[in-house]
Amino acid sequence: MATPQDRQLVEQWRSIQTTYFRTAGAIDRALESRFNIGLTEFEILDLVAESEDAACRMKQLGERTPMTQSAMSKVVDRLDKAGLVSRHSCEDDRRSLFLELTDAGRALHREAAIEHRALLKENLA
Amino acid sequence: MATPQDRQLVEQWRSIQTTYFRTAGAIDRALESRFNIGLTEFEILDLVAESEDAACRMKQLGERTPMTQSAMSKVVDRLDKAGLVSRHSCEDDRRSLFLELTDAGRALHREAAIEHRALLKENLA
DNA sequence: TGTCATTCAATGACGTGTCATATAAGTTGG
DNA sequence: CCAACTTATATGACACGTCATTGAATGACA
Repeated sequence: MATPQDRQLVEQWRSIQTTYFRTAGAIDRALESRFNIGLTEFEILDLVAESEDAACRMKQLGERTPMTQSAMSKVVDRLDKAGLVSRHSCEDDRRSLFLELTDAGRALHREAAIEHRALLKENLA
Repeated sequence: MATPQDRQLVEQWRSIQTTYFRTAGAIDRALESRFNIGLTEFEILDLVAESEDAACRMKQLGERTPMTQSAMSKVVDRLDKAGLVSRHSCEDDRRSLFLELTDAGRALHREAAIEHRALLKENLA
């Protein structure tokens, strides 16, 4: 039934959950109030900022986050409407989309990343 | 700007996210398909099962999970409607609620816990 | 080339979480 | 004992994520 190993697994799991929710919540609230974007939006910005060179990225980005394809699509839509990224269709495969930070997006990312890293440091100690 | 320490923090964070989503997703799908309850429902069942003695537990349970009070209330509502727990109002403080597993709840929890522990083991290795 | 399958992204219906608030019960100070 | 405050839970509006599906482009191959 409830072996000691089971208990230890459950403890470990709850600890992950706690860390995850505490950290995600803190970052989300901070970004929301200071920059009007949520954590998921920032995470996409961050991925785009990291890969300012590759092409046709929408798909590849999806592979680097636990987000669903559908979730990605909606987040990118919000970022686009907020004027932080722009979508360009790929020359060689017109199904794919190529993402780029706008100047506003780049500026916001620069600021927000500082906050983001600081809160990670504070919460993952 | 992006110090090595920053990068390491971000890596660590993404790793937590990945583990969290992979594990939660696996458990949620399994419980959903085999027992018709989601992960959050199970987690409340699990907490109630653990504390089969204390009184007025709704509040205390809230302190042992990152869930919001409002979320708790709704999850418990679903569990109640599904006939897995029952709510009894407290004699000494009629604002508080006292939760109890029903027989069905206890039986389901017993089965589901096995699945839950197995998936934790598989994912948190 | 014409069909059939596959891949990329977007969308609508839906469930569940959050915030703000409501309701009800308890507490405290005059 | 009554106002004002606090605490425990429930609820409604709303935001966001998921699943299933669609539309469009590509690929594979007879």
